[in-house]
Amino acid sequence: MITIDKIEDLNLHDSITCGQIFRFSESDDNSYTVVLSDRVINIKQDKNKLIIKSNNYENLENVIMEYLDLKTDYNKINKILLESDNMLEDAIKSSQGLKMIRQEPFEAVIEYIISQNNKVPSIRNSMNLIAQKYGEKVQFEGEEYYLFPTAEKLKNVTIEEYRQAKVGFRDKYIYNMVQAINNGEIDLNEIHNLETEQAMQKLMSNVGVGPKVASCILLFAYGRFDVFPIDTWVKKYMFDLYGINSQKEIAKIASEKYGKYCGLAIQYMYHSKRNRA
DNA sequence: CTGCAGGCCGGCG
DNA sequence: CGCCGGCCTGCA
Repeated sequence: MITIDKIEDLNLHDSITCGQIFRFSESDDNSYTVVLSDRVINIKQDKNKLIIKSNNYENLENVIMEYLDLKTDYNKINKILLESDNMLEDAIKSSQGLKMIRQEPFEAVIEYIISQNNKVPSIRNSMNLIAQKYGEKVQFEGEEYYLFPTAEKLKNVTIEEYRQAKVGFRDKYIYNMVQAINNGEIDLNEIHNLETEQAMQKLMSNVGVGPKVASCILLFAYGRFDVFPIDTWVKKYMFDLYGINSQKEIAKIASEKYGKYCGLAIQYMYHSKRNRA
């Protein structure tokens, strides 16, 4: 067990459960267990302190700081957002302590491909089926967990086998993406070095990755706060706030008002809308 | 049973 | 180009 002190402005519960990540479990003691790329981690928040257990303590504090994005000054960004649009005040208030969790890129890619025209329980189910079948099994606190497999581990998986993981018509999209990564057409490490627009195009070069999926990947796995994934909830929010509903108008307002932090702005909208709906 | 979900593709006008 | 029907699957 390790602890991290002086945690300011974190709402662990909201950050874990807000809908960004799909594979986590909540325990009776209000702790959360997540599977990161190479380990299982149990996190519990006690006010300004985090209590953390894992099957692998190597560099764990740093892993958590990165994962929960605790090095970023959200209050500073919130102030900037509020100055450019005071209509965001409620959304920001109701999202106090909400962090953008830094997901593992490959897992995020598959996750958001599966998410299209789908429901959260189904997405979670498919992700778990893929992990159980192709991922490494890890024992932690008497339970079994499965790491999400790498693209390398999936290189011989067929379209039909993806279909068995209940991904439906998205089977070929996943297959294509895994092939593209393994043969070097798409390099997920290289995405870090690309401008946002180039990165979008690179991800969208794979069939089955459109603007929504690509921007979710960039926002949630690469911490690009300058992308703006427009989904059902955000549409509702923007309609209620500004009376607009077309994709174009929403994107226009977002980039004008929120600029390089528009991704965080939508996360707040999403969170406030989803919590009240 | 029909409808639809955290989009995207492909075909058509 | 923009529009729109259809899509795996599971659940109301």
